[in-house]
Amino acid sequence: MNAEAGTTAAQPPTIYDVARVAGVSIASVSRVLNGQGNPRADTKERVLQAVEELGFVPDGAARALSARLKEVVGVVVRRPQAYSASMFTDEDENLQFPDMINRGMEIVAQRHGFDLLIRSVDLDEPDAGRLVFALARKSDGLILHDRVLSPEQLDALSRQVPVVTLAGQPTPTTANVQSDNEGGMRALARHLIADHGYLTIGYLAGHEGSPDSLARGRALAEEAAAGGAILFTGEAWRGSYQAAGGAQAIEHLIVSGSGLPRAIVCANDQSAIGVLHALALHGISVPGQVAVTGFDDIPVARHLRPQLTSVRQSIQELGATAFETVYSMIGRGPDFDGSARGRDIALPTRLIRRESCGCPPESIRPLAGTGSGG
Amino acid sequence: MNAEAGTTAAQPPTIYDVARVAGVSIASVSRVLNGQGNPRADTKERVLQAVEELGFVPDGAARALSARLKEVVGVVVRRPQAYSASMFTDEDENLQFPDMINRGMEIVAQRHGFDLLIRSVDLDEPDAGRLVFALARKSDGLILHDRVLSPEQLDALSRQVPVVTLAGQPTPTTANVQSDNEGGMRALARHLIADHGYLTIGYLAGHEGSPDSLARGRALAEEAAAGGAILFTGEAWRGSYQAAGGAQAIEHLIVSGSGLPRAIVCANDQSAIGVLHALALHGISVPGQVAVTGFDDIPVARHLRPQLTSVRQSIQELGATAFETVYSMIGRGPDFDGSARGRDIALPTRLIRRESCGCPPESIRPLAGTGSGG
DNA sequence: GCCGCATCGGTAAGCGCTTACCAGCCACAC
DNA sequence: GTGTGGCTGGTAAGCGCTTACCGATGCGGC
Repeated sequence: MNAEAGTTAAQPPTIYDVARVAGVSIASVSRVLNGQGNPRADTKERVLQAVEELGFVPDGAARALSARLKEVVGVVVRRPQAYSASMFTDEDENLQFPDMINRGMEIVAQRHGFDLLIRSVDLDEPDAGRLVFALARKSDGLILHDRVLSPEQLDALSRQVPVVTLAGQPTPTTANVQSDNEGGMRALARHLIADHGYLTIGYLAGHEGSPDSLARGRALAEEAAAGGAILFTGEAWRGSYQAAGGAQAIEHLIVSGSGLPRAIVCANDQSAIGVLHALALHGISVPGQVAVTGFDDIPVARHLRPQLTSVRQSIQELGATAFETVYSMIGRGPDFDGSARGRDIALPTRLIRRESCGCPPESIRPLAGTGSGG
Repeated sequence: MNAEAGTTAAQPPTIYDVARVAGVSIASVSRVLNGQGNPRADTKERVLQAVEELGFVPDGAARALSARLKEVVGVVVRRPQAYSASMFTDEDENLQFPDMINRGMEIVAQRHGFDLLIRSVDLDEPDAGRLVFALARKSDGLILHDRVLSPEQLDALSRQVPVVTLAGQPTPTTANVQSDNEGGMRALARHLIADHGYLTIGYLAGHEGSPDSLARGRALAEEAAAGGAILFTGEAWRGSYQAAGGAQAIEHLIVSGSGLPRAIVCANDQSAIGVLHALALHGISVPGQVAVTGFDDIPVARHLRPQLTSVRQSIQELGATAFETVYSMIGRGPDFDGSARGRDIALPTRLIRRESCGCPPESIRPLAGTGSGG
C-alpha cells in the first residue's frame, strides 16, 4: 500500500489509517487521543503505538469543523504594503511596536495550544471590512491592532466572534487593552517640570485621532497647566509615530524660525528618534539645549545617543493580556454573558529616566549585564 | 426569526441560511460564490443579495476540509519564551530580523488570499517536532526560520507538506531561501582591506553552527587571506547574534588585554550594536581606533552613532521569496514533481558604507528624506 | 407541434474528525 | 447456572462546505 514511499509527497495519515493499523474503530482512536471515556489499557496502547508508527497528527480543519474550535486567534495589523514587485520603497522603521505585542500574544497563545493567524491590512485598503470578516471565519477570536472598521462593522463582527481591540475603545460587545497612558505621561510631565524645571514643552503628537496620542497629549496638557509650563502644540506639532515624521516636524520648526521649547515630548520613541536626528543635524545639543523624551521604551531607546528617556510599557504584556482576554471570551457559546466584554483594561507604565531628559547617563554597568536586575 | 438580535452573540450565518433566503439550493450558492458553472443572472443576483443581507462569509474550517486547501501557511520562529506570569525578564532585542521577514511574507501572502499562522517555539523546547507537525496540519505549507527539526524529522515533514527553510540547507524535498552571504561579505571584506587598508580583522561570529555565520566567516577568511590581512578568530570571538553577546565578547577581549584588531566584522547588526556599546564604555573611538561593521542593515543601523556600515539584505524580500516558494509548491497534489524542492535561492546583498568603517557620514540630507535614493 | 440537445440547478456524497447512543461483553451476585 | 449492572467500543450522525452526477427545463430544428 505504501508503494509510493519515494520522494513523492504522501497524503498524511488519517484517523482511519490509525484505526486500521491498531485494529480498532476510529471512535476509539479519537477517544484515546482526546482522553474521553475509559479506554482499556490494551486498546490505548495499540492506538498510541499506531499513532507513533504512522506519525499521525489530526487535521486541523476537520477537527475545527467538528469540535467547533479552531484554536486560532486572528490578528489584524494595519501596515503599509510597501512591497512592490522586487523593491521595498523603504524598509519601514515603525516595526517594533506591533511586532513585540504580537510576540507577547504568541507566547501566551502557545500555552493554550492556540496559534495566531496574522493578516496585515493595507493602510489604504478600501474594503478592509471584508478582509477582517474573512479572517474572523478562520479564527475563534480576533485581536485588532488598529482602527480598521467602522463602529457598525465592529459591532456586527463582535456579535459573531469575540473581539479585543488594542489602544481602542471598549464597546458593549468588545473589550479593549491598552497601557496606562495617562499615568505614564503624568509621571513624565511632572519629572520634566518639577524635577528639571522645564517651562516650555512641545508635544509631538502621533497619528491624527490616535487614542493613545490624544490621551497622552491630554495628560501632558493638564500637568503643564498645573505646573505652570507652556505647552507648544498645534498643526506644526503633528508627527506620525514614525522617525521621518518627527524629523520633518522639527526640521520645519527650525527652518521656519519658530523657537524650540526647552523640552520636546514625543508621542512615541520612533518619532523621538527622528527628533534626535533632526536636532543633531542642526548641532542642537540634547539635553543641553533641548530635552527630548519618547514613549514606549522600545529596546533601542537605550542604545541611542543620548540614551532616550521614555515611558515604559511592558509591550509584550500588552499582547499577552490581549490574548488572555479574547481567550476568556472564546467558546462560551452564544449565550455567554460576555463577562470580559465592554471592559477596558489599562496596564501600568513606568517612567524610565535616561540622558535625553537631562538626567545622568543610565548605568556604569556594561551592556553585557542586560539580564541583571534593574 | 432574528429574535435573538440582542447583545448575545449570534451564530454566524451558514450557506444554508443564504440558500433559504435566496430561495435556491446550497449548491447554487456555492457555485455563485466560487464562480463555478454558469448560474443564470437571476440566480446569481438573488444569491448575492442574500449574502449581502446576511453578511455571509464561508467558514474557513469547512471550506478547508472540503476544498483541501486551508489558505494558510505556517511559520515557525524559534524564540525565548521570556514571558513569565507578569514580567518579562528582558524585552528581548533580537527582534527585528525575523519579524521583518514575516512582514515580507504577510504582504505577499495576502495577495494570494493566504494568511500566516505563526507559532514560536521555545529555544529549549524539548519536543519541538510535535509542535511543528501540529502546525503543519493546520496549514498548507510551512516556512521554518530556524533549525528546529532533526534532519529525519524535516524529511518526514516535507513528505507530507511543502517546506521552505530560511538560511538553512536545501534537501531533496525542501527548498531554502537565504541572502547571498558570500557575495556580501566579500564586498565588505575587500572594502575594509583594499579601500581602508585594515590588516587585522576580528570576526565576531553568531550562534555556533549557524549556516549564515559560517558562510560569512568563510568568505571573510578567504578575502583576508587573499588580501594579506590577519583574521582574529576562535573561541573568544563567538557572539550570539545579540547585542549582549557582542558586548560581552569585546569586554572580555579588552579586559584580558588581548589586543583588538583594527576592524571588527560582526556577524549581524545586533551584535555590532553591542560591540559599539562596549567600545564606547572604554573610550575607544570608532572608526578612529577600531572600525566596526554589521550585517543585515536593520533600520536602526543608520541611527547609531557612528552610523553603522553594514551589508544590506532586502529582509522583506527574503520573506516574500520564501512565501512565493512555498506557495508554488502548494496544491500540486501528491505527484507534483516538486520543481521548487531541493532548490537553494540566494538573494542579492549590497554593501552599505557608513561612518563606522571609516567612510564619511552618510548624508547631509535630513532624515525626512528617507525614501530618497541612496 | 413535437423531439433532441444543451444548460441550469438540485440531490447527495464526502472531506476527517468528534461524540451521542446503543449493543455487546464481562464480572459479579444471587 | 443464570440474571443484571457497568464498561467498553462500534456505528452513525453530523460539523459547513464543494462538487460530481443527473434530472428537469427551455430552446431550436424539423
